[in-house]
Amino acid sequence: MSATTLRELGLHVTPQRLAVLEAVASHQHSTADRVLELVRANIGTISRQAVYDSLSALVDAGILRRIEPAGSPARYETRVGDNHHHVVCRTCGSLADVDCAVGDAPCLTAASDQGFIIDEAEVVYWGTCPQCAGQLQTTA
Amino acid sequence: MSATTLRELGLHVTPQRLAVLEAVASHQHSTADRVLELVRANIGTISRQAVYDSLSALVDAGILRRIEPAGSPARYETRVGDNHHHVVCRTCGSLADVDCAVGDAPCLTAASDQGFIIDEAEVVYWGTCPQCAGQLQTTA
DNA sequence: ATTTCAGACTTGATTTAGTCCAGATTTGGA
DNA sequence: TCCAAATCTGGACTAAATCAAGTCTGAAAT
Repeated sequence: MSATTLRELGLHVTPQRLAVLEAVASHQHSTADRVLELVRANIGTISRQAVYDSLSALVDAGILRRIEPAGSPARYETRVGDNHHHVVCRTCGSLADVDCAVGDAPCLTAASDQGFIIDEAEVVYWGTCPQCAGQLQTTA
Repeated sequence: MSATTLRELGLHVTPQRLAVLEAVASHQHSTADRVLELVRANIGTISRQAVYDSLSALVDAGILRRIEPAGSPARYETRVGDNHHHVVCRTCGSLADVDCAVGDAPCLTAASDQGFIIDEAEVVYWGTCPQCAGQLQTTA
């Protein structure tokens, strides 16, 4: 499936790209560095540059989504096209998916858009993950 | 007002901090680098580190808000406590304020919160600013 | 007015995340 | 098969921010 998908999008099919795709698919929300590790563990060798190039190509092609929460390096995920959002733990930085609260286009219409033509509304929820919340209680 | 505010919050009142505060107040959405320039133009000399220190102290004290849109260095603004959001232009990176679409707490309740304790919902609208939209039309 | 010291500031090195570059290699379609 | 375009490699480089160690200063207490 993956190889075919790449070819249909006019992208050359390379072992590196397939491995990058595989790494993100099996480890959602990975950073570029994590993908580098995963791919090396998988196919033995790949350059950092190739990882960045592959990730950008796949993001541009719409196969991957790049998310960049404040205070964290960019992360990548395969779930695209469904406009879901994310929760970030303030304590440990962990990240989880969250479905849209209101139908499938929450808050997409701003009250006053300042004349901007808006094409996407990105929502990031900030809080504390279950694990960190538990630890806070026990230490308190 | 500013000096008093700082003192009330238990922060030392220093010329650097006052100048940083002034710079952000008069130039909303500035980056740390821009603040550095502005303050130097104003009081003559300040270290980069002092700018970062002051900005963090003021953010921690709740006087400033830090926003970090993807692909941009951190920006600072004085408008705090009203939970407004931002529009970012994909073309030129310019940033504008946007009031909440739905009352004063849009999308704050996620559909499935994954067990996270959510304390803030941050919304970033992406699109094209009036200027860039105009230029695209003329060039097309 | 002086003393005192935690907090603030300075300089300079370091880290992190990511990009740029130039040359070698590989890919897919004619 | 063959070639131009696309991709990969390794290293140098940049931007943004942080760390470290020493010096200075605001403001509370004498």
